[in-house]
Amino acid sequence: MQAARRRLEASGVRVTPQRLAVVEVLAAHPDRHFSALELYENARRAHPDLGLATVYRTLPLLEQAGVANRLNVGEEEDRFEFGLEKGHYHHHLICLGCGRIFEFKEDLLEPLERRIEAETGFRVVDHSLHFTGYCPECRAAGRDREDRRGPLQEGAPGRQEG
Amino acid sequence: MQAARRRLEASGVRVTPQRLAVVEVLAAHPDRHFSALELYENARRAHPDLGLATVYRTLPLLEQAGVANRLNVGEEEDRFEFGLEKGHYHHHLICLGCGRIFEFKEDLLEPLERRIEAETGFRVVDHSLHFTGYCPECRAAGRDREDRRGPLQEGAPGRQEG
DNA sequence: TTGGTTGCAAATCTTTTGCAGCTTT
DNA sequence: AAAGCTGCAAAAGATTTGCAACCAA
Repeated sequence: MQAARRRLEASGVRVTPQRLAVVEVLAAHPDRHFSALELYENARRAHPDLGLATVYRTLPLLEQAGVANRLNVGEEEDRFEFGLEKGHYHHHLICLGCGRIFEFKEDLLEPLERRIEAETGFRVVDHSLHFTGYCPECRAAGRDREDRRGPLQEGAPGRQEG
Repeated sequence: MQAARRRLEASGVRVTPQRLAVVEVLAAHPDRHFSALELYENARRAHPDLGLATVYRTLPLLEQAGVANRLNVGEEEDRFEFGLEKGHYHHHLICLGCGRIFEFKEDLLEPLERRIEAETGFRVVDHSLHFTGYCPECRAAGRDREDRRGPLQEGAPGRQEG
């Protein structure tokens, strides 16, 4: 998609085929949440000699440019999603049964942020919110027997990766 | 404090001096947020031959028992705080200037959780919310010049420790 | 007793960095 | 041409695991 290139150019960072390949993967799946490794594997299809280190060096740039969002969902590795334009906020629902990440559109934290600023003097720049629990499928499969957080299930269905 | 021992016993996990040492550190500073390493270093004062691996093996137990809360505040390592009784929720404010973590008492996420359950069928077990920004001190020191997330300041004042 | 625990060292895993050569502007 | 990028391999940092000895219930 040209959208990816335009987005990159608009962000001001230097456009290279490697960066473009990464952004194209993100842009092609705006609903998915990739680990750096997954991004590397997918981008490699368009640019076979891409290096993993380059992906790691690219991600903070994309993040700062608002082209990608970094998610800290409690797993060991960070995940990344395509950064939609400001205002299209959503929260993440992380399934403890299958590891998949779902989205819930809505952002009602603005009022809370303002209260925090007023009451504490802390200037809020950003926030991170996610919910853990069990998705409908895992509930149906009875995978929500034992509660409390813990390691994700063994045979989890690929975690997003199709 | 005997409180730590009672708390451990009540949780059902086997009580060992190592675990007790860790819980005592947590209980002695309910307002602090320790990394596993900091916990290890502090607990070592009461139990000098404690091993770091033991701390890492103990933390998930305490977490499951509700004796400790694991925090994922965007840093590379997880942090832990003493787990107060249910209902005493608070959110975390992470300063991008000095790395310190502040708390903000309040939990108005219950209604949102219920809405999510009703609208998506996802069963919410827990949530994680934190805000990033600049604390009053860092604002006063002009450390909130450049925005956007990025690595924490070089000479950050010890991050809680001290 | 006896299964759960522990310390140590080695192993994993994710992310970062040094460096020499290559590319975008 | 100059500054910024890239790939590779090595390094780093956090967390986990194998194992034989040890200890709480």
